[in-house]
Amino acid sequence: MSAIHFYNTRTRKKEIFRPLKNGQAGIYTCGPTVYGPMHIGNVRSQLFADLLRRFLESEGFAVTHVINITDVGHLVSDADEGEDKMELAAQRAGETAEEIADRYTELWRRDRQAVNCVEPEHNPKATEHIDEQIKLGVKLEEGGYLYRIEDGIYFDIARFPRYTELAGLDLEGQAGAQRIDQVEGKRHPADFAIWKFADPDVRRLQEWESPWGRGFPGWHLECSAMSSRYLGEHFDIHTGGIDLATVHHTNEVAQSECGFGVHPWVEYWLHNEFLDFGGEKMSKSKGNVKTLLDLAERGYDPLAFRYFFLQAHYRQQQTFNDESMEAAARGHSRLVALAADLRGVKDRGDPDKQAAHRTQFREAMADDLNAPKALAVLWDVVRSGKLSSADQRDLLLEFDAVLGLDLAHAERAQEGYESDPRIDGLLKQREAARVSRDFASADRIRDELAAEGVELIDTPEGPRWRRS
RNA sequence: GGCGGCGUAGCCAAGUGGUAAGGCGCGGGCCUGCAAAGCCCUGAUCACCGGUUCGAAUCCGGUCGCCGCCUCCA
Repeated sequence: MSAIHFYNTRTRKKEIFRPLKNGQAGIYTCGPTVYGPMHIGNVRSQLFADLLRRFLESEGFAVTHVINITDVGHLVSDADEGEDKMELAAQRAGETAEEIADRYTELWRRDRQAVNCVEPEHNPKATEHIDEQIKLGVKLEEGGYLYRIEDGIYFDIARFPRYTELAGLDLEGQAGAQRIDQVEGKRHPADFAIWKFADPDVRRLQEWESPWGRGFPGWHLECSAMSSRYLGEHFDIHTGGIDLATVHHTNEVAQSECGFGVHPWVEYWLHNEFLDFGGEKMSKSKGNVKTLLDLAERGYDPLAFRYFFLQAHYRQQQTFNDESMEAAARGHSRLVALAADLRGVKDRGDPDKQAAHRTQFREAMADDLNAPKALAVLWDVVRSGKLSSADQRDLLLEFDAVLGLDLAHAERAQEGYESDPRIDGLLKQREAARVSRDFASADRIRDELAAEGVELIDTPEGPRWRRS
């Protein structure tokens, strides 16, 4: 059995996973900023983190998974200025920031449940950990890493030579970028806020007292503060979207390694790639933001999106379009139908006959979570002519504990479960016509039902129907 | 300007030195009165050019095309 390998952004290599504590794994995942519904790109990040935790659990690890809820502090635009997303959403809706946060936190939870994500052990909110954030800020100040300017307290990246390590940054080269609106007084463009002072002229909903004055925490601080609270100041795995590596995670590393005095702060950094919408960037202004709700309105089961996710490796950009989603949905529903049939099998399986497939699946997942390969193993099993139904069922359920398609509860699409006196009556008429070989009448009834969206399926047990 | 990724059959997508997994679609077959569903069968030499090698989709160089990040962002 080969070792588990993960691609580590920090070292840019696939590395053997060695936990800090035997048999345990601590994972921190950058969660949502709860000022709006999450789109399917966000869902991909959640699915990736969930796949990771499920796999580690299947390997016998006791997993502690922390996903934060950012309910304060992110700005709408510009380097360090602009309006706060939470504040803006609150203003628009005529609600408090807290009401907005609660609503979208709840929505986020429901979306995660819809795609069958395992509940994280901890789901801390930034606003409930202000003290921890201030405490880390104080440590950094004592270490001489901070400086004060007019609008806040900033981290001085010159004090942290390893600043560029995680993302392999070239700060000199980046200077060529057309950056906008530098905050007055910052020593380096990449210096970032630890604490921002409240503007006496602007009424904010979210402000707290601190040793530096009234204000609110910088937007990277919470992840360092909350991860240390629940996972310790040195932990195994940190996940997030690839876009977070350059700024957010780089800054997390800086403040954490300086504040906690550790290196590396996080052993393994795992980042998922983006969904590719074929050049059409998903943005609210273009009105093409896609959510699970949008997919549901088009008739797609949220779990079909999970199946879609599993079809590509997490570190590859994955093309999302009508065709690829439809293909995934079809594959998914066939798999569900097969699983539903296998669920009824009562025989016992033979572990010896399952072993080879089990190994293939496990090896695929151990190689940096190669879900598409693992999924292919699942299809091989399920369409194998050599395995007994009992063995297929055992393997299917075992694999699904990692893949998370909830196949243990698979049911055939409603067929035959619906009853409607009128439709059932028509079905009987059609059967009578068929028996008397009056196919013209039989087909007419079928066509009429099809016209109102009722699909007939003739089975050995008689005709069934479902709404399509 | 800097950093990173990608280009594999109609579509999605594994594979990173020894002659190409899987899913969807198309086509064919079985089943069916016909159909649907289901089942079976079926397709590519890997953007292009050059090089390294006994051997490359896989390594190196170049060209073209696409995407992401560098500013909140999955």
